[in-house]
This record gives sequence, structure tokens and C-alpha cells, in this order.
Amino acid sequence: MRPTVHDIAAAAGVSLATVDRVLNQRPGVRHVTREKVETAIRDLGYIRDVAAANLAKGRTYPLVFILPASDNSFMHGLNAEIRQAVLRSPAERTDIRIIEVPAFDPAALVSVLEGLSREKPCGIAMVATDAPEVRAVVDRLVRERFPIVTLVSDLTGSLRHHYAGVDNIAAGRTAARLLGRFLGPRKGEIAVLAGSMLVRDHRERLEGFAAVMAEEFPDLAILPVLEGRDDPEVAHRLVADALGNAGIVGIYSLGAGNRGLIRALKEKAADRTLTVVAHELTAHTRAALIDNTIDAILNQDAGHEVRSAIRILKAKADGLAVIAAQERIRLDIFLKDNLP
Amino acid sequence: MRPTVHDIAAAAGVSLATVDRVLNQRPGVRHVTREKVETAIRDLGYIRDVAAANLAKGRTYPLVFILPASDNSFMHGLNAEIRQAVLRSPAERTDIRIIEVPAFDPAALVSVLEGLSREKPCGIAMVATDAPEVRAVVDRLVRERFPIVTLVSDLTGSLRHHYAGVDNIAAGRTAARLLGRFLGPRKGEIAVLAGSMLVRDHRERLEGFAAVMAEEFPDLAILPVLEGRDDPEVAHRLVADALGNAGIVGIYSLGAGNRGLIRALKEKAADRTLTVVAHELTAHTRAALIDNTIDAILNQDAGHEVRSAIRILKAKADGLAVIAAQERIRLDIFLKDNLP
DNA sequence: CTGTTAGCGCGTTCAC
DNA sequence: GTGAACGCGCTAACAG
Repeated sequence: MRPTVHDIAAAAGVSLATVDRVLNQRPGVRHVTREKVETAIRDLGYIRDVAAANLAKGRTYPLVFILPASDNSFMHGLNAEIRQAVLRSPAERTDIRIIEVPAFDPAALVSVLEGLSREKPCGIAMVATDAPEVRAVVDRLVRERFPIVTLVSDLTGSLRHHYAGVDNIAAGRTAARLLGRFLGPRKGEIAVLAGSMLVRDHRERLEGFAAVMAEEFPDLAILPVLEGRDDPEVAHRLVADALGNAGIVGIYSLGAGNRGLIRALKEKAADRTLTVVAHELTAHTRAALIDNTIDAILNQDAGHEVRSAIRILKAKADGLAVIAAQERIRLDIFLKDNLP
Repeated sequence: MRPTVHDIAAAAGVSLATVDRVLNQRPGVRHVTREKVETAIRDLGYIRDVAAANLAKGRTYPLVFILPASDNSFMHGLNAEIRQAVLRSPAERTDIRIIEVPAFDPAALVSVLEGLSREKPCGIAMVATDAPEVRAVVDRLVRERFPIVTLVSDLTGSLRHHYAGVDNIAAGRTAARLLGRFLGPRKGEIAVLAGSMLVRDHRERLEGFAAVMAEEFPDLAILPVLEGRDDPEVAHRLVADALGNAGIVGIYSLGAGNRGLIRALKEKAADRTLTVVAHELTAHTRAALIDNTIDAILNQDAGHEVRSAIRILKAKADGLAVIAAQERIRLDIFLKDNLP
């Protein structure tokens, strides 16, 4: 049987209450007493039973998820995954609230975050907009001991505890190698469709993509980036225009709004053999992969990201460790053969 | 506050003990009383607090993992992941035992399984050897209410509750498409290195591989399979011999023993541009991917498989549901750019 | 500063 | 058949 609070109380010659105070770092214990208890804990190899503690406390974990109010399949999917987590709340003792903020709007994000410091959630998960003001509030909240994880898009250089998302530079590099290898000896131009160069994850994907292209596929030239604002209509127009260029042999779509891309491809390039790599598996991209309009899809598993964020925030709230390998968000590569 | 046993006892006008008898399907309750309690449970939307129940019972989950005693990196890794899980046992209330059996030996596996029915573990995870005798014992154990999941290699047609592993047909198909697309317009022959055609996962990979090759890459011909018995020495010899054939343009290694493959490639094909796809990310395959000896690695995450098996066995033991998406074992595709 | 005591939600003796 | 009472490991009043 593993040791309990009773055992260490007996070993240290104190009462349960004192042991509890030491365990929970509460004040009101003399230095000597505290040390006695701490040695007893170490000697007996005591491990606290978190489940029992939570039962006694009636503890729940109030968590907040902050998402951009973007109207694209990926964000809808992310939202749905969080709502799934809400359904599991009773079993997981979580109490999850979703807050939507205007996309690409640092000021809005900042004001939401500031409001949060009053209502004391025990953890915050946020899709970060990469701006100095945001970094500043996040750092302040972390100093005030709020656990914060960034979701999908990171806030580099901030004090956030963790980033639950894929390595976007690696994603861009991978896209470049797939495109380059699939094209083989063909020479030509590559169009890149992004959402906005103001978002960190898109910038990083482009950076990785351009690096590998330059290093390893000098026969392929990258055209100026098309910014589709993650909007299917805008994307459609931009891609349809670009396809007027007969030298294009491949396309890398590193953001959302792929619905527009796919429509443009079917209208303007049905007779051409373009090689296309896109991000995010949705109903649209899946269908396009199956009918050979798209050649490969890079994906991040939104469900995994949400579950991971929750596990990490809970662990942080309890001061516990996580299984690092379990929290690594993989870059999924889908060809038409390994679709889920 | 969600309802507790007290609430439903009050609602049904009975005592706690009676509620408990109903909840745990124990005898000694009149039909009418049972019904009263059951309606109260449904009306109040009662959900049992598993953590509290486990606390009261002092419950632990005795689990058994049965593995082949194979001396290759993948099995070593799988073993290590289980030992990691053993370290987490106190927190997860598990009590895990690893049993090694001779590889490819149905009789040994059967006798271990039969021994298990005496010691009553609350769940069994096993790397299955695909044989009728094994299927028979597994089915018997399942009927005796032992939760059983297959790990890495499945036992199709048996009553096992779940398979924690990748879809090997999809893996083979994916390998074929990668090889075919990477080779582009090149024509030639493809060598296939397997462990043994007696193991189900290897057969399935080959099946998927051959199917896509035939359908979509008619210019590439598959040579007769080389059976390396997952042994680096044997693999080395076979591949070195095969490379005498100048028509070979690609290699698919669908089993273990890649150390030998890699050595043969460096010795005999340093000057040739072969395209190589292999399975399982290990120290050796990782290095070979980085130095361009291998072009892509297909991988299954052993840590995920082990954690998933544990979650599923625990859930089955408690009669609870799992998050299906979380338990799907992905086929990881690694290029040199997205290595973990 | 420290100890006593009464729960948290559930399972399990025992009597009745 | 049914119920009262106690304990699981831990926390939180409230005394002292």
C-alpha cells in the first residue's frame, strides 16, 4: 500500500492538518515543523492522490478558450472539438468557456485578456495574434500566475507556458519537399496562397517553404505570395487570376479558404497537371484529394490540440508534470491512401 | 452540482445501499425497487463519479502486455514505452506486467493466454500472431469477459475488443504512392524487403503496396519479395545481392532490420539515385533519412499505441466509452523536414 | 502556530 | 430485502 497523509503525519509526529498545510504550501507552519514533514514525505516516498484531493475539494477547472471569429472550416472544426470537450466536462471536472474575438485584431484580444484577470479562470488557451500588445498582456497574466497555452498559432518570445500546435517552419519545409519531389525534373513557377502575412503561423510556413525551395529545388521559382485572407471568395479570385500564367506548375496553399482555391482549380486548370499541396483536412480538401485536384494535405489534428491544451492547463494548475511525447502535435501528412 | 447517490436515494425513497446494489448490478433487490431506482437515475441524469468509486474500492487495474521476444529496435521501443507506463502506474492506478513470448510461435502465445485466465487481470494487450489457435483462445477469453486489445498486429476475425495499431493496408498504399510520385517519369524495378510473409501486418503492407503500384504506376515493376526475417544480417545480404540488378530504381522496406538495408545501400548504391521508403523511425532510419539514404519513413507511434491500449482496457473494465478519435493510431509520414 | 472533526461521492460490511 | 454506519485519501472549517 502506498503511504497516505496519515502515515506521514505519524512519521513526522504532527497532525493531518499540518501535513495538509505543508503539502499545499499554505502559511501557518513553523520552519522546523515544515522541514520535519518534508523529510517524512521524502523518506516514505509519498505521492499525493490527486483524485482524492479533487474529490475532497470539489475542485473543478474553469478554463477559457479564446478563438478568432473566422468563418472557415478549420476554425469551425476547432470550435466543435472544444464543444466536445465541454460535453466531457463532468467527467474531467472542467468548466470550459469559449470566447470569440474578431480575427487579426490585437486590441480586441488584449481587452478580452484583461477582462479575464478579474474572473480568475484556472487556465487560458488562446489562438494568438502576434503583436507586441498581446505579448505584453500575456506576460503580465503569466506573472500573475495564470497558466496560459497558445493554440494553433504561437506567441514567440512571450512567457506562455506551452504551445499546442504544429511546428510551422517544419510544415513549410515539408510542403516544399513534397512539391519538389512530386514535380521531379519539371521546371517552372510555384504560386503560394496564404491567409495573411500578419499571422505568425503563415509567415513561418512560408519561411520554411522558401528555404527548402531555394536550397534544394532551384529549378522552381516562387511567385509573389497571394494573400487570400482565409476567405474562399478572395482566394478564388486570386488563384483564378494567377492561373493565367502558363508557367505555373505547382501551388502551395498554406492558409485556409481552400474552398475557393479548389473551385478555381476545377474551373481553370482541369486540363493542366498542376501539383498542389494544401493545409488542413476539411470536407472540401478531402474531396479534392480524392479526386486528384490536390496531391497532399498537411494537417494539424484540432482534437488533439484541444485535448492537449486541456491536459496541460490542468497539470499546470496542479503543478504536475505531463507526458511530453503525448503533447507533441504532429504534422499529419495525408495522401489519398491514408485518410482517416 | 451534479446529482449523487444521495439524491437518487432520496428521489427513489430508498437507502444508499440499495442504490449501490442497483448501480453495481448486484442481487438482493426486488424488481419494483430496482425499477424505482433506475427511473430516478435516468430522471436526475445521474453520472457515476469513477474517481470516487475507485477511491472507495481502492481499485487498481491489473493489466498484462504480451510481446514477442524480438530483438529489433521497434520492439525495444515498444517495451520501453510500456515501462514508462509502469512508472506512471501509481497515478493511473494500473498494475502492469509484461510477458515476453517467442516470436512467430502460436503455441507459446496460446499457453501464456491460457495461464492468464487463472490470474484474472482486468485487461490484456497483445501483439497477436495470426493463427487459428490464437484466435480460438482469444475468443474464449473474451467470452469469459476479459477485455482484450491487439497491439501493432491485429487478429482479424477474432472477438478482440479493439486493435491499437495502424492500418497496414493503408500504409502499403501510401508507401507505393510516395515511391511512385517521387520516381516520377522514371521506369524500372522496385525491390521489396519484408520480415516474413507469415506475419499479418507485413502481408497487408505488401498487399496495399502492390495494389497501388498496379493501379497507378504501371511503369514500375515489383520484384519478388525478399524475406529478411527482421534480421539486419539477413537483410543486408539479400539487399546487397539484389542491388546487382541495375534496373532497380526503388526499394520498399516494410519490416524491421533496416540496419542491414542501410549498410547495403551505402556499400553498393552510393553512386545510384535509388528512392527508398522504409518503416519505423529508429536511430538508424532517422540517420539514413537525414543523409538522404532513405527518402521517407512510415512510422507508428509506439507510445501512443501503449497509452491507447491502457485507456481502452481501463474503459472496458469500467464499462465506459472512449474518445474514438484519440484512439486512432495514425500512420506517421516522416521526411527529413518534419522529424520529431 | 497546531490539532480535531466533519465531510467529498462512493462501496461495503453488518445488523434489522 | 433493506438500511445505518464506517472507511477510502484528502481538504477545510473551527477550535485551542
